[in-house]
Amino acid sequence: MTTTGTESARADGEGRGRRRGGRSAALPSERREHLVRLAADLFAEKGFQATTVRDIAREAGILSGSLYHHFDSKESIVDEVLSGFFDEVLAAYRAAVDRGGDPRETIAELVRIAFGTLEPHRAAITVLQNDWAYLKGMPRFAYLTRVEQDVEKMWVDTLERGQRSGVFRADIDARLTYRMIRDTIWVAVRWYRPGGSLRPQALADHYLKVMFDGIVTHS
Amino acid sequence: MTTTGTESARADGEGRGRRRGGRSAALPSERREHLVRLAADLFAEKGFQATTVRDIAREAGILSGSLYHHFDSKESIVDEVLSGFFDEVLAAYRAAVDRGGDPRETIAELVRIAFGTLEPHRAAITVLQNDWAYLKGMPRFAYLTRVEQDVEKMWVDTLERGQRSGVFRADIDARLTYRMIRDTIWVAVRWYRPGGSLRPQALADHYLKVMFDGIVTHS
Amino acid sequence: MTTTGTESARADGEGRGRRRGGRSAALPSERREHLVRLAADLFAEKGFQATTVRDIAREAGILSGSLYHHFDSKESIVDEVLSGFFDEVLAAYRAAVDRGGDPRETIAELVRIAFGTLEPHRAAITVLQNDWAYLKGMPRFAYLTRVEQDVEKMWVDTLERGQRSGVFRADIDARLTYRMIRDTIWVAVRWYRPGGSLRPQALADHYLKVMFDGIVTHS
Amino acid sequence: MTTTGTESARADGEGRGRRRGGRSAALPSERREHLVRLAADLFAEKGFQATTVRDIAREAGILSGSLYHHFDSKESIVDEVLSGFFDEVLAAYRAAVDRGGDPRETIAELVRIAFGTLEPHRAAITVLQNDWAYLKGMPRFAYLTRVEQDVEKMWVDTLERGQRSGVFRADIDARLTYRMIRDTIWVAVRWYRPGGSLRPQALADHYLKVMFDGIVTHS
DNA sequence: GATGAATGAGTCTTCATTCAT
DNA sequence: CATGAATGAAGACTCATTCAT
Repeated sequence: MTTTGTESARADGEGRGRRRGGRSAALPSERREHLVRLAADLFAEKGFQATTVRDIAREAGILSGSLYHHFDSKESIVDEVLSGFFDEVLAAYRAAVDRGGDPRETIAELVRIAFGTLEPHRAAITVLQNDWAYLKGMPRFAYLTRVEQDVEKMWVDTLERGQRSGVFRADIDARLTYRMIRDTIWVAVRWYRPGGSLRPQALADHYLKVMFDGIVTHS
Repeated sequence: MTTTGTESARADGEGRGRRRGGRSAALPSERREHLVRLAADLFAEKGFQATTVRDIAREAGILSGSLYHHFDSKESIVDEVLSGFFDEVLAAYRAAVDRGGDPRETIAELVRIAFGTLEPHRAAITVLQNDWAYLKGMPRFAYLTRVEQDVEKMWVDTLERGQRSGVFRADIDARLTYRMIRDTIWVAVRWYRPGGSLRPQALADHYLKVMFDGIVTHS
Repeated sequence: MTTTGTESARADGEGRGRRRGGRSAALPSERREHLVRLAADLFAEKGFQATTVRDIAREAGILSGSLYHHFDSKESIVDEVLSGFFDEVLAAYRAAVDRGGDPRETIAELVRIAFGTLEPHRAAITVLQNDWAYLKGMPRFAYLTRVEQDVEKMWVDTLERGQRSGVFRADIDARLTYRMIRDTIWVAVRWYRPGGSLRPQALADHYLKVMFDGIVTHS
Repeated sequence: MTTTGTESARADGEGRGRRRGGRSAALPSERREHLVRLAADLFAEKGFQATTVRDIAREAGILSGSLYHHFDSKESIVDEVLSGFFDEVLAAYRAAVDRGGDPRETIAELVRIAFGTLEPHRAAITVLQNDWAYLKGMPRFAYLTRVEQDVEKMWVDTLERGQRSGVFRADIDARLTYRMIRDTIWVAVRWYRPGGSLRPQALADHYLKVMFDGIVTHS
């Protein structure tokens, strides 16, 4: 269990039990996970709203009504997509930060983690990019905002620690810098093509180089 | 400029249907421009698809059908929003590049122009960020892709010129770097609040500092 | 004045005065007649319902609202088209019948009159053919049914007179025969092209030949 | 037969979307056929355009949206009505013509077939009469024109064969005559009342009498 | 006479969702 | 588990008509 997802807002004490009034099982059967993956790709490709429940069903080779045996709404499908992503990235971030050590190395680690999600969570990140404005307006997805704040805190703390220890310039704004880093990384999902010549870790290295030392030559 | 825009808006000759050069937006009346601005804000706030034609009309204090006296479709409204933005930014970019001079200064200029659009074209940029995936799938908005390529060429050319002249590091990928710069700037629209303490040009300066010299201290 | 048209149902005693509550002038100005002709052609080409008031206005080079200075409704435009046709054809029929004489010659005369309307009243006849079902459902056009009955009576009377006098076969049904003749003539409007090689009177002659003597050779 | 029909109905795979031969109507279920019949009657009575999708649904006792479970558009409903008619009449015509034999008898057969459709395909013929102008303007119904030409060829060929063999007068125009016959028969749908005293075959006999031998008495 | 802006009722269509079988 | 039929609310758009200027 993690701190994200719909269930985190309720204390149902049931572990991996049933959500939303005992309707749709959260138990990840293989079938279910497969459907979530299909849906995620469609959401990423066409946007959440533009993807119909029929699109998803067709992709799965069933009728739209049958989807409701697995999920109780279209929303609960994205929810599963997004919380899956957040569960993983949050855990990895937390581990990196908790390891402590050189702030420069911690930031590098966070950057690598972020770039590392580009491939396995491509769809989730894309949805987050494109449908954020729409989703954040729904009570169900209020947790997105909460998670975002937690993440921001981790980065900003590390950056400021680096500034205090003199490894990062003091004349930059930590929060501003974090936002730029975050955006730059995840927005890459828009043009990054998995399986292309550019591996995420090569991207990370390129980015770290630029971020740490700038694009200007230093004699 | 009008290198952007699309083919059809108000196909019938009723009302203000004449188009400049037969290409892009119709003759702008004050009323029309006002409506475009209202719509742009709604599109930015809720997304293009989630914004109904009734939302726009309600905001304008008229009935939804009445909107069709001014525009022939919801699409043609976004079109006007987007091409207005592109016309302006393209012209500014072109002027900066044509002025020639030191690549570092040209890039700085481009960055300042980009940040400078954040305030007046906040809505257009937001729409572009959030609804890009949806819009680019429509034939009408094929020009978006074309314009994007033109812009990319201007930046990449300038960056490479700087690399050849030794002012920029040779070990970075110009296209990759451009994309990161572009995304970083425009994605800022997501958290940038006009009228806040951070003026766009302060942002630009901050960003230039980081981009040129990195976040690491250099003795 | 005739027995057709909207005014025939009211006794306004005003001659060519104003119809429908004194709104729209029935006075045929040249402009007005021109507009009616434009509208008639559009109605014929696309059907009454499919022709919008904007189509008509555009054809006339004005805006749709401006049409309402000439007519008080779209219906009143078709009304003018149709009653113009009926006024003329009814008068001609009546004259032919009143002339009396050989029933065979009278029928031939009626046939020629009918074919003769094909060119000048092409549009009206087309509308009648295509939109009859729709128009007859409207109280305003109840007179269409009345006129049809008057016409039928004239033909049937003449045919029966011919049967009694032995010039027409007694073993055919007069009403049935009339309907076939009528339909055959007016439905020709669907393929008859004015200005083509087939003049209406040649058509009439062809038809009379077939109708009187059949298509089978008689030794 | 299925030489008629069009391309798309129920593009999505949901529900009964498979089409016979990939061309024309979708798999007919009883429900579907019932709905088509209801719609056909309404189209005939009020015209295609004047019949709303709600009219059809109300007649079927469902909501208008539910119709889209069976058909993908209002157009595809008429399409089914019309191609059902054409499939049948074309096949019957073809069989009669292929049987060869005396041209006079073949023509008589064609006439009887045509009159025979009056009762079972009353609605389709009415729609064809009234909405032809509107429908032929739509790409989807281009096949109507093609079928019409095929039919014309069959009749004209037979008539000309009869002229060459001396059974039909040489001084009539075969195409013109065909058109008159066709129109006369099908336009009868306008006044023919099924279940009335006049059976279609009695009509056919009456018509054959007139057509073959004319209405004039021959000593 | 004409314009331009607006109305308001209505059109076809879409879609998430439900539920009996 | 899945189907097939249906719901119901909403969406974009159309169009005859009105009216102040």
